[in-house]
Amino acid sequence: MDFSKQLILWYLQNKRDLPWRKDTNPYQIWLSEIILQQTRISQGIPYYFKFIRKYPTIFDLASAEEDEVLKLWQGLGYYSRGRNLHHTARYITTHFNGIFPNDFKTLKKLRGIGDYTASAISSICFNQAHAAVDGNVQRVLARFFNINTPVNSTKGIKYFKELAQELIDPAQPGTYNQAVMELGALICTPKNPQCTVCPLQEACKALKHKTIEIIPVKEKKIRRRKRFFNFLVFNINNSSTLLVKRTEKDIWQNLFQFPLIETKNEAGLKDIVQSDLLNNLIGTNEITVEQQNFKPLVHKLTHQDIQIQFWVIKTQTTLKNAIKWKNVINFAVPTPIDNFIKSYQK
DNA sequence: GACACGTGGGG
DNA sequence: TCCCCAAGTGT
Repeated sequence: MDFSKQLILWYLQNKRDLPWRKDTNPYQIWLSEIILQQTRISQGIPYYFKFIRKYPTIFDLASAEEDEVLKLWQGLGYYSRGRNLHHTARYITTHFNGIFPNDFKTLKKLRGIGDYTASAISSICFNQAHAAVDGNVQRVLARFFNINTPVNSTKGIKYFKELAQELIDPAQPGTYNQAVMELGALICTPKNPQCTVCPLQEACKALKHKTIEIIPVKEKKIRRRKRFFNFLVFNINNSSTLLVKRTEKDIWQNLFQFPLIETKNEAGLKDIVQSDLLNNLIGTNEITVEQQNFKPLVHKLTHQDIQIQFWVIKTQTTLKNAIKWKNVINFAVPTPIDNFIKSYQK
């Protein structure tokens, strides 16, 4: 029996009962695929339910404001996914009458839909034979054929795509794609793969050559830069505060935060009190500034190490654009800000 | 084409 | 603790 037949047989008996596997409605498949990009299923599932509940159709999503969509996306990370999801919902609504395009090429042109997602949607929803190649697929194929080409190199990406495309079962491409990914997620895992129960164990070359531990090969490691964020948490008459939107092309784009002073090194009270930002906001009015957390909070991102300091500014002054504390929960904020808000007692 | 973009869980 | 990584995409 060949690779895809064996795999599909195993898949049909072992697949998980996931919420987006109930039918092949392209809206729901699309939503699940976007949510699952670089994201664990357990982390994505609650968001999938939240979105389906609030936006049952693509029209509901298209009608929403971006701020509202980002609020629902809050905590999931990679926020461009949320922005692109919303953008594409509007695009499909206005250009295609809300009907999802059913071919790979058109799908791939949509914002937030790359080669993988276009393949996944076109195969699962429209039965087109496009191999969906994600990290799971690369790992399964690299091991099964014992290939040491780095999976994240240009050469590797091209190679594994072609290989997967050769192996696809054109009669059931969607099932095939999900079968490879499911095997990668449940059996052929990055660490401690369950080779003894793998349906492909007899023909697996990495198992035979004892290279399971070193394949797949990945090249280059990322380096983290350090940043220092000082958030000015205004507490105005114990009832209001200030939030501003992050509009620049940077992390957390279009999310809200407390007014920020970014410094080259760890800041002290003097740096804050003498800052232009604070003085422009507060003028000559009376304030008290308190350092909220004694030790900077370290928030680790993939490429950044952010040391965060919250400075509480108490004042009686009425500030422009102040927001009632009880309304703060309506704004999409980065996770460290959300954590602060939840723990902060006025 | 290399790099940036989040968060949380596991070893 | 720290590093890896998880259904990738955009620039």
